[in-house]
Amino acid sequence: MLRLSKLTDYAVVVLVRLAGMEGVQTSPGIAAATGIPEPTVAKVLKTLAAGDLVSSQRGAKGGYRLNRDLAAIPVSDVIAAVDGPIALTACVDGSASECESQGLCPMRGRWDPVNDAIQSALSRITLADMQVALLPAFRTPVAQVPFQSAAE
Amino acid sequence: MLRLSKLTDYAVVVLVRLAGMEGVQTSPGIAAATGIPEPTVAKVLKTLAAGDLVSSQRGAKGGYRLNRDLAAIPVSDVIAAVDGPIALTACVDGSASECESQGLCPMRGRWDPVNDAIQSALSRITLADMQVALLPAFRTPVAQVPFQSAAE
DNA sequence: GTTATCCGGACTACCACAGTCCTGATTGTT
DNA sequence: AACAATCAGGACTGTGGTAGTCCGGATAAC
Ligand code: FES
Ligand code: FES
Repeated sequence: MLRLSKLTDYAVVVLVRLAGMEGVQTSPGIAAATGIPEPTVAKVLKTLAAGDLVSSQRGAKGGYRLNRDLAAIPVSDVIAAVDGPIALTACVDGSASECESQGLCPMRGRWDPVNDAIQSALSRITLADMQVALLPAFRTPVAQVPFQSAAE
Repeated sequence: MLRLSKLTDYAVVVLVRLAGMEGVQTSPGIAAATGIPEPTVAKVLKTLAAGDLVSSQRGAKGGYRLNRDLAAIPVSDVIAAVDGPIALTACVDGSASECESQGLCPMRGRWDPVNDAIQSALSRITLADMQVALLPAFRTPVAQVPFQSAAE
């Protein structure tokens, strides 16, 4: 189904939310703002921090802060940070010891151009593009700052 | 990891093999030629037949035959036939009832352009492109293999 | 010192995928 | 007519990754 993980979806939500504020933001705060459960938000943030997409400030008054502008974060970076490197098949480049019959398999490295095409397409779309996609024409501030009171 | 299923990989192998012969080919024959286990090959063939990529001839002397030329089969068609429609997230278009909080989620339909970009990139690459990638002039798989771990 | 927050991992439940197999239906061969 | 070969369509199970939660420890402000 060529599906990416929900964590990546959450990551985009969190990053966009993170970009909307100036100072650092805490995990519970983002969780409350986005409606995503707090533990999951914390997990996503930690993953993003490991991927150098966000910076963390420990201790009281701590939180997370966006490292780069949304326009400088392609979707491929988020996917790579959360889901790992983009590898359509087991035999693209990194993991070459997956196929049982490598010597006779006619697919050796065949998917590389396909994989690269996807990577290229994903690199061209930044989070800023996804952000503006949700603002139709009128500025509906409610749309970008939703509250999750109905979430149950 | 944005990985597609191994069945899709097998499907490409099978389709390329199917294009190399003139008449119909049986499941065991393709299995023997490709090294893929027979039951798996049969499953892939049945899936491809359901997707109208191959035609089947039942009974003795039966087998499978390619419907369209390799150049007319984009990779996206194979993926769609085997793995189902390309849907990066649960909320692209077809399945709109996946998100628990659709009304407040700021990602509603956000992935659509990303999904479309991938679909477009995949539509531009045909099986013929992947085929020529592996046949330089002769079948010398060792030439383009940097290092073979020879795990098997 | 206390409190709030992040860090790093372990842990479990679940679901899609991978692979196999079985019972019919169809068709050519003997 | 009987037989053999092949596809059709499903059911079935094991495995692996994902989703989500949780805990003890480190860090820094108050
Ligand atoms: S599928 Fe990767 S080498 Fe065969
Ligand atoms: S993630 Fe799909 S609508 Fe929220």
